[in-house]
Order: sequence, then C-alpha cells, then structure tokens
Amino acid sequence: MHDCRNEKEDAAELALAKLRNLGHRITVQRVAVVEALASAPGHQSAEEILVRVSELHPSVGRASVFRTLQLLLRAGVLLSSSRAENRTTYFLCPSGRHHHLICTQCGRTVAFDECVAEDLEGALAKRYGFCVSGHQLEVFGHCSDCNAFDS
Amino acid sequence: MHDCRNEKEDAAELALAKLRNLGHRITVQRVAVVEALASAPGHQSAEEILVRVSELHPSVGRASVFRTLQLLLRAGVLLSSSRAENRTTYFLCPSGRHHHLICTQCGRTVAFDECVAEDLEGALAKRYGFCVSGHQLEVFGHCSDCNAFDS
DNA sequence: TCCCTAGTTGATACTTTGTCTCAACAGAAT
DNA sequence: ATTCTGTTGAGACAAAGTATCAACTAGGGA
Ligand SMILES: [Mn+2]
Ligand SMILES: [Mn+2]
Ligand SMILES: [Zn+2]
Ligand SMILES: [Zn+2]
Repeated sequence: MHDCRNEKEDAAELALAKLRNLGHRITVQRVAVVEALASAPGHQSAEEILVRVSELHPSVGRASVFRTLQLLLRAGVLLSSSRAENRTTYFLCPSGRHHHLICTQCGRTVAFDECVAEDLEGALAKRYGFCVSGHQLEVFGHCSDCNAFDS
Repeated sequence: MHDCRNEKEDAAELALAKLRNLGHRITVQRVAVVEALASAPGHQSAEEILVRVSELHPSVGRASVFRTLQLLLRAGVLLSSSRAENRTTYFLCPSGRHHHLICTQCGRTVAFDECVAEDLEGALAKRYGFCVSGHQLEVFGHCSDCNAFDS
C-alpha cells in the first residue's frame, strides 16, 4: 500500500532521528521546520518554509529556520536546488538521493527514480577517503513547452 | 598532447559560439565574463568573476555580469553549485556535464570524471519530452579531514 | 557604408536571501 | 539546586541577485 501521508511522516521522523543521532537536540523549532518541510509536496523556498512555520509557531525566529535548514543539509537528509523552479528550493530526502529533470528556461522540474550512481558511491568513497551520505543528479534541458517557443 | 591553456580557450570559444548560435549578440561585456571564467582554474563566485572582469574592463556593470551568467546557465555551457566551496560558484563547462564530490561540512570539492548518466539522458528525453543539454551529479559526504574531527 | 532597430547596457535603487552577534534560555548532567 | 553547553530570538548587517529605464550598439539589410 502506497500512502503519501505516511511517506511524509516517515521522512520527518527519519530527519529528526538523524539529528538526534548526530547529537543535536530536538527542539520545538527544529520540529516545526521539519514538519513544515513535510507538510507540503515537492520543493519549497526558505521563505515558504518560514511562512509555514510561522503559522503554527509565530515565535520561531527567522535565524532558527535558516540554521535548521543548514543543519539538515549537513546531516544529509535535506537537499536543495538553485535551478529547480528557478529559485533555491529545499526538500526533505532522508535517503539523501534524489534525481531531477530541470528546464533551464522556465524552471519546470520533474523528479525521476532511476539511480545510476549507487555503485559509483563506493568507488568514490574508497578513492577519495570520503564518507558518502548521498547524491543529487540534475539533468538539464528544455521542456516540451519551452522547446515549442524558441529558436 | 594535453594543454590546459588550450582547453580553457576552447571552453571560452565554445561558450561564445553557443550564445551566437542561439541568436544572442556577442558583446565585449559577454566576452569579458566568459574570459574571466576561463582565466582561472576551478570554480569562482559571482563576486570573483566581477572583480576579474573589472580588472580589464572597469566599465562593465554588475548587472551585466549576472545577466551573462544567467544566459550561459540557460545555454547549458555554464554550471553552478551552491554547496561546493560552501557558496555559489560558477564554472564553464561546454559539455554541460560535470561531477563533484562535496564535503557537506567544510565545502571541500573534488571533481571526478566517471559519467554514469549519459545513457539515462536519452531515456529521460524520450519519456518526458525534454531536450536534454547536460547534467550535474553532486555526491555528498564528509571528507577525510572532517571525518577525523566529528562524532 | 550607412541605417535601422531589436537587443543590450550601466547606474543605481531595491528586494531577497542568508549571516552574525549576543544576551537570554533550556536541557542534560552532576 | 547548580552548572554547563547547545540553542534561541531580535534585529543589525552583508551578500546575492533583480528591476528600471534612458542611452547605446551589434549586426542584418538597404
Ligand atoms: Mn524533487
Ligand atoms: Mn568542478
Ligand atoms: Zn520549460
Ligand atoms: Zn570536509
């Protein structure tokens, strides 16, 4: 059974668990940011997240939102793209692996599931001494709409 | 024979040729930005590019630099990363295909050559009606230095 | 070669996005 | 209770990017 609601809840819980495991405290502010991220489908800008957090927790400061986003990014459970939707957007991704098709003209963004980099991760880890936590593949081009109208 | 100088010059010429092919005018300002990008190895921030452009062409405005970066991004000959080096950086990439290993802690960035997505591009193009121009793969993790000092 | 014009530009004000500082606060440990 | 350390909000600040618009120019056609 596939249930988006549960998927989102899982993502939120996994993100918080990851913070906890890294030794960070689970505060109401951090929970609020994670829930804001999980409360909407797709990508959100920092501003959208801030607004959403403020709805339920008006006292949460702007700096805390940015600090939490940074923390989640570093923890590998949040990804961001500055090309998708033509602005910087954030989205929870507990697996740390995500793949997009992005129209460089209008910003239209499509997610796809094929993961071609999992094998590669191990090789890179060994070669460069990195401890790999995830990856993001962005494929660029023009969408069908934008193709129709350009040179 | 491998010659970095020539590689860079090629990158610059290919980028300008691409703009020309798309019907954009080749102005001294655009040439200046492309040459600034080609004049240094690796990634540069918008500010660094602006400074470099100003050295030879002090009259070029800040807006033109940003406008040209945007144009090159859309043309598929420039890539950017907001995680590499822990700030947004730009780099000429005429092929439109680039791959990085990025430390989410300190921003250390390593380029690698394995390209695992070329086959995928065709499939995605067909499935979603996109005209694919390139891709960028970012693999995230902790570098050896950052691994040594954390929990 | 000269015109014409759509595309481009510089200056600068402005918005958006993200960071810094620091005193106050809150959990956890003792 | 006391201490300790991580976290917070406010708001000043800085960086990054955009909008406006009159002036200018690249480049195709006469
Ligand atoms: Mn997505
Ligand atoms: Mn690179
Ligand atoms: Zn499009
Ligand atoms: Zn590092």
